[in-house]
Amino acid sequence: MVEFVSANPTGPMHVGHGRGAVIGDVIANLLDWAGYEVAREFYINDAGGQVWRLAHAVLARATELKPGVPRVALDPEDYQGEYVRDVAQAWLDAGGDPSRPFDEIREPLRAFATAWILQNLIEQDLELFGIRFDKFFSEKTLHDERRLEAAVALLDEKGLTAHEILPPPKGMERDPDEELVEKPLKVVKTTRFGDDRDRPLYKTNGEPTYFAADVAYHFDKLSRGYTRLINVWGADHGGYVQRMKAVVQAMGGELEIILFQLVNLMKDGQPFRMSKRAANFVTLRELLETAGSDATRVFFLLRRGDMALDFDVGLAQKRDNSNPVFYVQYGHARCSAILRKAGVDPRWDPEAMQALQLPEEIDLIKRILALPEMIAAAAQSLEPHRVVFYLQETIASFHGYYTKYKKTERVISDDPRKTTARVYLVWALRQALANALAVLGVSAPDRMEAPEAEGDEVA
RNA sequence: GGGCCCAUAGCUCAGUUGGAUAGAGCGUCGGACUACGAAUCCGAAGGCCGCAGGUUCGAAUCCUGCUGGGCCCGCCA
Repeated sequence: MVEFVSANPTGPMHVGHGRGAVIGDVIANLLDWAGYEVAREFYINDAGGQVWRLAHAVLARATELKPGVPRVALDPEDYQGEYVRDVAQAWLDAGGDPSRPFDEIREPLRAFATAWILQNLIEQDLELFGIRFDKFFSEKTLHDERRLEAAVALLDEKGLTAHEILPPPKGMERDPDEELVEKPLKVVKTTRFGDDRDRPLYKTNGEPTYFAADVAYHFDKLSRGYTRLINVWGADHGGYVQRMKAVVQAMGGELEIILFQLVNLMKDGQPFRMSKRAANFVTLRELLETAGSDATRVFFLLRRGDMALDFDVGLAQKRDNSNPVFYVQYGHARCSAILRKAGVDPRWDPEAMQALQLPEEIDLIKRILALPEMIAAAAQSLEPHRVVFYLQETIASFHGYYTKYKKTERVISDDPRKTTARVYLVWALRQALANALAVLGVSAPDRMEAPEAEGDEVA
């Protein structure tokens, strides 16, 4: 099972989520093509303090929108984004009553707000990206069904829990105002599996930690029979890798975690700051609407996942050949054009294939035949970027072949034997390109739009 | 202070169980369409593969140290 994105249902997705979405989706595709049965899952963090902040923000905005009700002030800690007004309006339209005290309505408000955001922001963006999940898994159901306790009980049985006074973090500058509570906490002994400290399952106030919910979630994954767990996380969660792997191992499973470095959004050479709480950030949707799904997908896979990515918004919006996706798609369209021109069905003729003797033809055949190997290797190493590089190299090879022989050894010629063989070669190549593009979730057009007229460019 | 990731051409990056002369794109310069799509192609220039050691017949690749950059280091979620 591949778990990815898992964006909080408290706001729109940003560009970093987009990278995780593409990496996760393509990893799942790769495993699928490599013969695995693969499930995609999205974990919804719909429990905890943040969703109350969201609910409160929605109420505050609702009192602004509806005249005649006492105003509820927006806390500085509340979500400040403009989208909260949309949620508030939708809540009012659905009959929400902002004159009631927050404590009475916060639970239905929370439920409404997270569901609305999930449906109208997150799922719509995923739709634009062409990503479908097999399951959206709600953290709240874990709490409601007391699954945390069940998971903790399992760890108890295995003797992997204890009550400990945790040492303060080493080397960090402590806030002098903060009082250190030295009280024993129930922990899971992740140190036995290579973590550098044991991790608390419950807070001093008795509530379970976020980590405890994650333990329960992964226990649930294992209980459902998944044998190979893969999580795709942003590098900012790097500190959680050890403990999560440790606890999954403790429960008898195995977890692989793919970390991808964060995306620096750039525009006109200036860094764009992304913050979910602040009102000013660039959403994934804006990016998808300007650059399109195909280009955005390829852009995210143009670098290895563990390299930080500078995403130049201006460049991504350009619809010319500086965008690699056009190069790749053009190659596919060119193959299609040749096959159209040939006007015959590609035919496998072992004898005629002997006519393919040019070194470039042998090279192309090798590349086509290498596709399953490449996919297997990319799936094995969980490195989706390899597919992009395969495509670029393969198409470059074809363009070179095409241009070199366009005056001497054309695909379509008077020689029926060579023509049969070469038409088949082009057909097979196009199929290979289409397959690789399908793995990336990128379209393989048979025609490209005509080039735009020159001269109306703004400098 | 500690952990993870990164450092390869002017710029952005590939190079994956260690293998021959380290590759591509962009950019620069110079070329190629009377015929299958020139959104393409060909050529040139451009490298102490961050630094210093080590392992090896052989290192961009593995080990150690150093330098520089990114992310992280709460009983938050």
